[in-house]
This record gives sequence, C-alpha cells and structure tokens, in this order.
Amino acid sequence: MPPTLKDVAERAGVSRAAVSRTFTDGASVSPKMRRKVEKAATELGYSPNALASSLTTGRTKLIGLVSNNFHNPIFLEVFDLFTRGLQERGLRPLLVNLSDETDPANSIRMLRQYSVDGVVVASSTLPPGFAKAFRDAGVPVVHSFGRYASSPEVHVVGIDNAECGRMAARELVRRGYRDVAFLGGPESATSTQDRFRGFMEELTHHPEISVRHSFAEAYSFNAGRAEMLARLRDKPAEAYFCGDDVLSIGALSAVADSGLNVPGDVGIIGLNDMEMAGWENINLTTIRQPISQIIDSSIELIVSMLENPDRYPEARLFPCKVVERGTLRPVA
Amino acid sequence: MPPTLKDVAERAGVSRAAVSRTFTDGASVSPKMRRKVEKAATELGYSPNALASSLTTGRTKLIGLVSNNFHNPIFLEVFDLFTRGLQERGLRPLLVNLSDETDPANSIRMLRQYSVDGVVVASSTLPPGFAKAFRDAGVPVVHSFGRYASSPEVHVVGIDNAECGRMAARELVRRGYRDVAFLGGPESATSTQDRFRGFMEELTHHPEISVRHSFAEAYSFNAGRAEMLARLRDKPAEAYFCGDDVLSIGALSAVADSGLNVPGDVGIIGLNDMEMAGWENINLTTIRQPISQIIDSSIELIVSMLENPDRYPEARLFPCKVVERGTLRPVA
DNA sequence: CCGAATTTTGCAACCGGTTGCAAAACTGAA
DNA sequence: TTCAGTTTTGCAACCGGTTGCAAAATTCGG
Repeated sequence: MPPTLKDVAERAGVSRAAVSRTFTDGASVSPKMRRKVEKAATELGYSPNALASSLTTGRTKLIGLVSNNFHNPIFLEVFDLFTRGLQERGLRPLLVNLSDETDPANSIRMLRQYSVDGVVVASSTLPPGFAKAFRDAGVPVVHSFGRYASSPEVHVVGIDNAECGRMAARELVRRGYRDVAFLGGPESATSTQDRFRGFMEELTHHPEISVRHSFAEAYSFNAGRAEMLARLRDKPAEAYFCGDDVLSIGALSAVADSGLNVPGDVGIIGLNDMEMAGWENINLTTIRQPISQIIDSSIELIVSMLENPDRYPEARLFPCKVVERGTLRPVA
Repeated sequence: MPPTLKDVAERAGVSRAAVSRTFTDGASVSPKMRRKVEKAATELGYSPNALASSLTTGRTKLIGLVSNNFHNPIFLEVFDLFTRGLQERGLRPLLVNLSDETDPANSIRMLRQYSVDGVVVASSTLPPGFAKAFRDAGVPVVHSFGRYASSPEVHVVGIDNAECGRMAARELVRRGYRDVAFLGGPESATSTQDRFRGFMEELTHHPEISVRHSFAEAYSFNAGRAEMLARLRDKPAEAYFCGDDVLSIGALSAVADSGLNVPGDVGIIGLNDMEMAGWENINLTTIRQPISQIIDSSIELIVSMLENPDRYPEARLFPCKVVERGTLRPVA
C-alpha cells in the first residue's frame, strides 16, 4: 500500500537506481536529479523500506535487547536509557523478554530470523553461558551488568561486584560496626556470589569483627522482608549489607515492623542507588552503580562491533561509590 | 553468512520452492520431500529469514510498542506483560521511547520503514492525536491506557477515569470525611482531567462536603511530595485523592515529615495499585487498575486488526475497584 | 494395466530495494 | 570545436524469500 521505489521512479521519470541513490548517502547524484526525485518522493509520501534494503546491505539496524529482569524498578531506567541511546544512533531495539524462557536457543533463533545486527543482554541474573550462546551463533553481543572475568568470552560491561562487597565491608568497619552480616540475593546469581566473596574477603583483615550471612529467595521486596524477619527472630547483627536496594527496602520494612530503629539498632547498606532509595521516606544508604555509564559504554561497544564484529572481548568495569543517607550510623 | 534457502535446496537436491514450502505451513509437501528438506536444513542450521519473507507476504510480525512513560514503575509491569503477551502470539515488540520526541511524525516514519504490522501506544500522558496519527498513516493502532471517548477515533483500552474519580469521592464520603481534596497529576494529562471531573461531579451530590484541588507538576514522587508539602503549610484537608500511587507515596512522605499521622490526621487514596502500594511500609489504600486485563485486551485487539485492519474503532473500559489498606480511616 | 483425477514439484516472476559496470552526459583545456 | 577525463545515469543481476501456474508424479477406479 505505501508507495515504493518504483512509484517514485515512474513519477519522477527516472530509473529506480537513481531513486535509490538519492536516499543512500555517499552515492553520486546530481543536484538536478536529487531535486526531481525528492519532489516526487514527498508528493507520494515515500520513505524507503528498511527491511528490503537490509536484504542487500546486510544491515537491519535492529538490536536485540534481551532481559529477564522485568521486576526490579531499576530496569525501567535501564530500558529507558538503552532505548534512547540506541535510537539516537539510528538503531532500533527489538525487545526480548525471557522471563519464562529457559532455553537461549529459542531467543537466538528468533533474533537471527530477524537478522539483528547485534544483541545486548542486560541482566545480572542470567547464566554467563547465555550471552556466550549468542557469540557462538555469530551474533555480536554485549553482556551488560554481566559478571566480570579476567579473560571474558564476550564483552562484559558492568561493575566489579567483588569490589562492591569489599567497599561495603570497609564502610561498615569504618563506622565501627563489630557484628555485621551479608544478606544476599539468590545464591545462584553470580552478582550475589561475587559481592559475598568480596565482603568476606575484606573482613578477613578484621578478625575481631564477627560476620554472618544468609540469602534471600529473590531480589525482591518480599524476599528481603521475609529474610530479614527471619534474622530478627534471633539477636540481629548490628549492620547488614543487602544484595540490592529492593532487598534493602524489604529489610527496612521488616526492621521497622519489629519495633527496632534504623540506624540506631540496625544499620543497612544497599546496592544500586535506584531512584527510590533517595525518596525521603526511605533514605537508604547505598552503593551507587553508575547505570548510565554502563549503558552508554555498552551501546558504544555494540556500535563498534557493527564495524568490527570480531573485536577482542573486553571487560569494562565502572567504579561504584557509597552514597550516604540515613540507614547507617555516622562515623564516630 | 547464515545458510539460505538456496543452500538448503542445493544440499537436499530440490528446488528452492520446495524448501520454502516445507517452512510455510498450509503448503503442499509430500512427507518424503519434507524429510529430505528438514534433514538438509538441520544439518546446515538453517532457519528462514523473517525479513525476506515479509517482503512477499506483507507481514513482518513486528509490533511497535510506543511509550513515553519510562519513569513510573508501573510501566515496567506494563512492558513485561506486553512483551510476554506478544511473544506468546509470535509477535515481536519493537520498542519506541518517545520521552524526548515531541513530533509523532518521526516515530511514524520509522515504524513504517520497518513495516510494523501494528502499533500499541501505551501511555495516558500522550495527546490523543498521537495515536490517531498512526491510524491516519494506515497503521493499525491500539491506544492502551488512553482516554475514553464515546465515539473513539482509534481503539482505546483502559479505564473510565471519570468513574474512578467518582469512586474515590464515594469512598471518602462513605468514610465520613467532610473536607476532601483532589491532588492531581499534571493538569495537561487527560487522565487527570477526567479523574478530577468525576471526583467533583460526585461531590456535587454532597454539598455539605467541602472540596479543594491542586495539581502536581508530574506523576512523580517528588512532585507529589512537593505539592503536599505546600498544602500542609495551611490547614490540610481531611483526605486526599491523589492522581496516582507514585504521587500518593510522595504525599505520604510529606505528611510523615510534617509530624502528622496517616490515616489519623490525613487520609490518602491513590490510583493504580502498583506493586509497591502493597509493601508493608507503604500500605497504601488505592484504586486498582486492572493492568493485565487491559494489556490482554489490547493485544487481542491488535491481533484481530491484523486480520481486519479497518475494524470499527472501539473503546474497551475495565472496571476498577478500591483496595483497602491502611491510609484511609475505617468506615465508622 | 490404462487413463482420469489428484497431488506434488519446479519454473519463473515478483516483493522493494542495492550496486557493479558500462554507456551517456557533462566538464574543461587545447 | 575537439577530445580526454570526470561525473552521472540506467541496465541488469542480485539479496532471500513466496507463489501462480503448468508439467510431472502419484493415486485410484475400472
């Protein structure tokens, strides 16, 4: 129904090639020709069919945006930044939700059917093999919020989770806590494993401090609340490093319910610095993850892979920093 | 690089047409042929190029998912449900973020270049003309969370915002409040206008109750908080109907800060019933918007338009209901 | 086993573009 | 004005599929 190249060519009285050339930049067209074609095109309301041209150029400008994380509010920001960043570069995000999909093969097949130019996998809770499966299928891929590896198999952009664990530990030590705990996300998530490792590692330098740990069932309010309620049945630790902010907020709610006071009786530090963490009625001390840098960098990387598909895999880690609010007691 | 129809045909020793037919259902292929082709196809790892076939079939199975609402946590759920629902039906969401884009023309052009089969516009804060622009461009469109009109120009699926306003008013009356207020979202949003209208309308039946109103700058925590802080400088109303839950939570935070008690001193009722409203530390009484029904219905509608593109525009409104939690005082 | 009816297959044109190549149209210097 | 050099244009083949049509193969009744 929409007008095609041929329609424009006929109306302008020129060849189809000429029309095609006026719409691809870098092609040689005389000013006179260009005028004729553009006139006809606007009269007809023509705009070139991106899919048809992809057939010969081999580029669709489609980028698969793959995630399983449709429950953590921080991912709304992630999607916002990704879609805007991609759009600005003329790329189009094809969104894939694999919340219930366990087998990467299906997603891969689908994304190849649509000839995506590249794939961004955005999630810290996916098995590392998932991103690799795309690379093995010959699709340029970047794993955002993925796990750091010293010799990565695919491009990884994210944070150093172990370092975040150490950072949290140092912060608690600095504030004089002597009885601390790690309250992680699901034990199967690599992000939790790494944060846990870093946290414990740092505390080996402080043998006088007692440490305990436990894991929530998910990175969710309810899981955090439930886990913290369970911890509160015994004598709680002085301070908790929670797996992420949502978990922290659940934990805060549990502490409040049990009549204890934050930060007086129990301290809490989260991770992410989602928008909500700054809300005055939450006011969570947390470790800020530089989301927008991670996303900018991911996009830059995927764009560069469009030119150079077998660029050597690289890990890009961005530094985090503590954002002090009201859920840890002040330094003495 | 990936194998093509021709490769499979050659390897199987059959014509390209034969291969094509084994991959399009409803076509006539003998079992023997099918076996040969499938063998060759799996050996080569072939899967048909959806874009190439769209060229002749005229169907891409791409659906534009257009929104400007990347800040309200409820939209994460919206995206989750939309992507899953579309995927289940073999459709692929092409996500368009028009947060900064003011001119629909650009989005429309882009979506036509990619030959989307249809478009879902998901937002209550877009001018109604936006969805219509798609229809005028000949693209099947459904406006989810759009404004009700008795003779709609495009398909609209959502709630009856005026009725929600009336519902909120009735609820406040029922609980014996005598001095109530509407604290809306941005005055330019049609959803706010309609909720306001319904609210006031219902209260004309109760001339003994005093009413006031004001509007926040956005549907956001900070806007809600700021607006409520301003209201609290004078003698506040007994109860507020807030434009949505995020706004309500901001308002709650303001009330808490000013040393007043909810629901003792000030009552608040929101709208949406986002996940967070049920969190124990928020516990917001609110009006539930049946998101998943709205989305299911939207998808069903867009799917039906693929068969019948000029189906007569229809408005589908789903009933909301009050979810009682802890921010309104109990019925006397 | 034959011939008509039915099914399966391949040919070739087409979907809406792009692009290498050679012919046509320009340009400018002599 | 002529001619070599440069730019612009059109032809035709191609990208990876689909599909109408007619030929080939199969099925079936007699």
